[in-house]
Amino acid sequence: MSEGVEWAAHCCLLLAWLDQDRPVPTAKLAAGFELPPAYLNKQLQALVRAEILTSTPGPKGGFRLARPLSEITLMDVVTAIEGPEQAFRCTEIRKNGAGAATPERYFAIPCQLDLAFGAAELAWRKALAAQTLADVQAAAEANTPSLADNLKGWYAR
Amino acid sequence: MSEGVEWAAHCCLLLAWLDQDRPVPTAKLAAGFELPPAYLNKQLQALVRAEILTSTPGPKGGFRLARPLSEITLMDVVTAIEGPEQAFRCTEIRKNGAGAATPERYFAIPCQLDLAFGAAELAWRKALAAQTLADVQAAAEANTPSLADNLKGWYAR
DNA sequence: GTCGAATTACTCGGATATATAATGTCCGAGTCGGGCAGG
DNA sequence: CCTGCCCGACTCGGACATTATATATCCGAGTAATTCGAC
Repeated sequence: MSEGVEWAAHCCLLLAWLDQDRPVPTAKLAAGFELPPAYLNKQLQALVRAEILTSTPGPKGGFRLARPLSEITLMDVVTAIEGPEQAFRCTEIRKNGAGAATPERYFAIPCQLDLAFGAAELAWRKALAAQTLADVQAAAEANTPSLADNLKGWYAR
Repeated sequence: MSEGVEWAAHCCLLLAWLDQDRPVPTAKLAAGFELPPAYLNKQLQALVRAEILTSTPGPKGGFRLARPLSEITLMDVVTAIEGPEQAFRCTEIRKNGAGAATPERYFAIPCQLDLAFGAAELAWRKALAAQTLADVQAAAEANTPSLADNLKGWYAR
């Protein structure tokens, strides 16, 4: 999986912790994680297209959350960065070679291999959709309550 | 995910359906699915390293199943082709930038984002491990019982 | 006719190219804030 | 001193390189069957 997913999720969490009334520019987010600013910007654009963030141009512009963390699931983030298509793509090789010489009715039912992998991937997607970024935020704060203040202090520089 | 997973799984199923006492060479398997022989061979080598297939060199050589389909899970096939590492790799960017200026104790607990994605991936792996290739084979034969004979006929040419 | 050894053809296995996608960089369009001149 | 306009700087957004990975190919090492000759 692309590492952009990790970057995007962390940035969403950070935006919530900072809780600024003003948007946060890419440069600040990138500095906070030591990431290449221009490339991070690309990932953030994907989040904007997915309506997870909103962007505002011009001076004092930047990105902010489009909705609270409780309404952003891990599935949303993955779909925004990786796209909607399945990881396992059935190319129907069963119909090639030997398959080309078999009657059509053999392929009336879908590829059972595709179904099996599809079922597993569905379990993955459900697990991702069941967890919101608010859950992750809460879990982190349970152990380190002062985390938000600590971050605010650093970004205020 | 690499398409080699699809190829590998189909080849295992085919080897079971053909049920030959002799090994089946790469060239035949590749012809049966219209796949590039040399590259398919590479994937089959990975299955040998994972001890899913056994290979025998020389004339009349080729590949055969190392154990019955009921003892080969989809997880086994994925691990053999894709490797054992997780799809989501946490690179601990929380420790960079702003993180470098925070006390060590903040990182006593693992990255909660990694845990959340890890839980989802575990669900995926469990779903894969719960399905054997024998299950897939049975599902296919339930709808097309004559499938095995049909394939044997084609490969006998 | 039978046994044995050399030969030959066939197989896997890994080293070597190519294509595609992920990663990283750069520059332009747009917009807001601040400064400056005029009233 | 207040108001309006102009200029400049800062931001996102997408077009353009570069690197890593997946895909595809080729050739050599090894093995077993086969053939040929000798006994």
